[in-house]
Amino acid sequence: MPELPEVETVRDGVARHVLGRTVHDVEVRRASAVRRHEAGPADLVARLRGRTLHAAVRRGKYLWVLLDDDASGEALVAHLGMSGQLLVRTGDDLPEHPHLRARFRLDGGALDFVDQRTFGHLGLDDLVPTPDGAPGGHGSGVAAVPRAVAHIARDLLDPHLDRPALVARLRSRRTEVKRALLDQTLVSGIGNIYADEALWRAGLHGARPTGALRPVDVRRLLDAAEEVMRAALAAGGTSFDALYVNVNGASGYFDRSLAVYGQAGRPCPRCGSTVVRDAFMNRSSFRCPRCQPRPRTAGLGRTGRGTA
DNA sequence: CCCGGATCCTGCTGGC
DNA sequence: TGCCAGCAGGATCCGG
Repeated sequence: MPELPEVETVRDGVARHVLGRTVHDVEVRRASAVRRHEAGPADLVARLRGRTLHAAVRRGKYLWVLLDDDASGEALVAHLGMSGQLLVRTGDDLPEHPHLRARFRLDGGALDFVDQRTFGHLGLDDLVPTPDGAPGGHGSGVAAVPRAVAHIARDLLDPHLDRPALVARLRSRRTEVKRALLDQTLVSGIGNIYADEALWRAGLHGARPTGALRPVDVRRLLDAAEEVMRAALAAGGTSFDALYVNVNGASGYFDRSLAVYGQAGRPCPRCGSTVVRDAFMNRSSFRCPRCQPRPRTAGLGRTGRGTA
């Protein structure tokens, strides 16, 4: 469940603890952890040896480390999937996490990629210029992104995000609004948890058709998503100090401050109605039935779907 | 091109 | 007590 706030916490930790250090060796413990690196694990290891970790950058849920200097043109890309973690290890006798997938040996320690459910991955990728000439993500001034990230849209915390264009693009979709929020090629960084929280804050049902939303609704929704992610970042941003990112990437915010996600049967913090769970895309959606009423299905032919 | 559903993976939980 | 179905869910792939 690492979404934007959790990945940003990891990026910040990487930036503060391992930048400037040199990769002496790489141990790939599970080849599938580097499946996105097409030339294979051995190639990744060979090309990373001796490189210096130069900058930590994030866009949406993607994280990458620029190598050597801005001109090297390559980056180590990481996606944490559902359960990925990056753990900073110090010393000679390093602990072995049971789900250790790859270990980057640095001077005086290591950076460990740990991932229980194996949806995360690592790769070494070349950089391609950003179409708008703006920095590729948070943490670097380089106007480029790894090739594997080129199709990922800017996120709501990115100062170079074109919000009016996003509002128009979202409204031009012919889908349900929660689906649109989760589409990383439209706006990145939002996952199932913060999508539900943003929809609750905006008072919108996730099955509302995007094309029928007013611009003011979309702006309110995007503001809500930004606010909830900023709040989560502020609440969870300290965990890396212990050289350990929370289990499953969840921030402290996950436990304490969610209004509806995972709260089925509990009262809505706004109106006291009982939060309900709906099936959605083989997973779950949580909402307040009063603050987020199901859209009417009659009328314009676009229907909300799901359970009653 | 756009949309939506299936699929990948592992470990935990709950029902019988 | 043990087993197994169901669930968690990112991104991607494929069919329509």
